[in-house]
Amino acid sequence: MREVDSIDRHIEFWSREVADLDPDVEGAVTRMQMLVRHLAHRRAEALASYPLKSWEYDILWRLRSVGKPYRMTPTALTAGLDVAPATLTNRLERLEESGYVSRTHDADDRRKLLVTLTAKGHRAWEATIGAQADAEHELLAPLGTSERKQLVRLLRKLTAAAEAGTHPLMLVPGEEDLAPKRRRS
Amino acid sequence: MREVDSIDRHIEFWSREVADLDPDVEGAVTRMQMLVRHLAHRRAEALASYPLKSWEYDILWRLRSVGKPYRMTPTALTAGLDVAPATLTNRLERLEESGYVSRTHDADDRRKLLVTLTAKGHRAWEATIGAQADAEHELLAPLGTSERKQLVRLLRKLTAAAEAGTHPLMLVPGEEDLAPKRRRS
DNA sequence: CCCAGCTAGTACGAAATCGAAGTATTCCGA
DNA sequence: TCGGAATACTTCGATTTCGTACTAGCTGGG
Repeated sequence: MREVDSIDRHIEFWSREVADLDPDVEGAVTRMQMLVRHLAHRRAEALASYPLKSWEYDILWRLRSVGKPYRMTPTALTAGLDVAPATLTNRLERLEESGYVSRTHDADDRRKLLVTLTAKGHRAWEATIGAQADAEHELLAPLGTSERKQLVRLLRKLTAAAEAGTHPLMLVPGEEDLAPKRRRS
Repeated sequence: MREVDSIDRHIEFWSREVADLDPDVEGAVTRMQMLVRHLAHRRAEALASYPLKSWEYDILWRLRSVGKPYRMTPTALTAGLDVAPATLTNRLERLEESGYVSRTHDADDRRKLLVTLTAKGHRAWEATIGAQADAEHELLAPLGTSERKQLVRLLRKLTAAAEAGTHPLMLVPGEEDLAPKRRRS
């Protein structure tokens, strides 16, 4: 009496269409994609009540997540954002006009720009974080504590392997510029 | 002697920044996001060897995945694509110019358009599917058979719950227009 | 039968994004 | 120390995407 979702139904149909399909691989990958997309939609809905657009939240969050003094270079920001450098210039311009961030030149290396979260930017982010966290918790709600740990254990195996060959999947404060000279994906 | 990835390191830092953080929820959600993003990059790299852009592959795949006669309406295509209707019109226009799809009006309901995969479109898709599948398998490679089944089981609990309240996360042939009248997210 | 109210897709102008070239600054090997 | 290569970001023009208004076609109550 196993529960069945739309991905099961899709795979059942799809496995008759193509020969060499691994239902477990397809099932895991597709579900992760759908869950991430679903979460993105929920987070966007939650953000609609606030004056922050989704891309604004993303940038503010990254600045917040590196800890005091909430400051990063545009290049570091671009890494996790999947946008062209020119796009980021444009977005930072608008964020500065809105008063959420300030931009100053790095005294040590004047090519660099330092994007800093302002008090207003901090407040704006803080106001939305609750709703964002709720969406994440709601997604994980069906699993009990031990199941969540089990899921994390399995996912960690995948992320550890994925970042073994390349740069880390996530930027961690204190590791900003330790990255080996490697082609960006 | 547990393995540690960049997400662990991020969460360790982050949990000192904000008080009410659930490491398991954050760990699961973040890893899924990173894995999906990583896979998207790999698939894009794989596609670079072919004449198909990523968005072209997506549309062709959807047409292929509904089975014969590989035909859908633009509205059905939009559902899984997260793009504005106007964008799809533009993309289908270009796909038709490239000869990958054809557009005809539905005889039963002349408002509707029927987008059909051409033989050329079929071949183009077929040529790339192998590389795409490889990327998925590579992502799941670290897990053994029983672990994969375990992962699928856990993820299914999440997807089943996520789509319980709303429309299915995935479109399955034969369920195209059974959707209840519900606000699109 | 008929027209108000849907639904499906398109046209159009505005805005965001991108790739590529450009500018300023730093690095590094001879 | 000097100059070419590398780095960091911006500018610019072209492309893509989007929101909104629009047209065409269907549908159901009176």
